[in-house]
Amino acid sequence: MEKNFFERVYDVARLIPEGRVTSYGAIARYIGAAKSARMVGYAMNASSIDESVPAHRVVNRKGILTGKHHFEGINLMQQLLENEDVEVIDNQIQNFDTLFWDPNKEL
DNA sequence: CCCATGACTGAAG
DNA sequence: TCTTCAGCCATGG
Repeated sequence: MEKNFFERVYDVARLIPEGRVTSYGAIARYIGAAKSARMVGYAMNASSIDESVPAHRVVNRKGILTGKHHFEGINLMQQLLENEDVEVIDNQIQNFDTLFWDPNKEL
């Protein structure tokens, strides 16, 4: 298991505060791979085995839970977010602008 | 090395 | 806001 790229992604993902969310692109930029947003998603998929990675807090730039189908249940991702006081309606995170956490700004 | 895949993004209509 | 298209690039066959 190579870890260079994925490890950086996991590292940033783990820094996301509870009740906050971020985008694949924001993480990609932070680890110095601004053009590899897709790879971040790819890494998230591979992170399914790693429970310490809060993949449910990572969504696309519009705040839509595009990766929910990769969780055990279709509703798991949404419920995990709601459990952190994040309102989700029809795969869309509410108040996304307020909840958005940009590692490039916050760190 | 070439090819396909994908949890993305930005631009254009 | 939505759909479509073209870049993007790590990983695996």
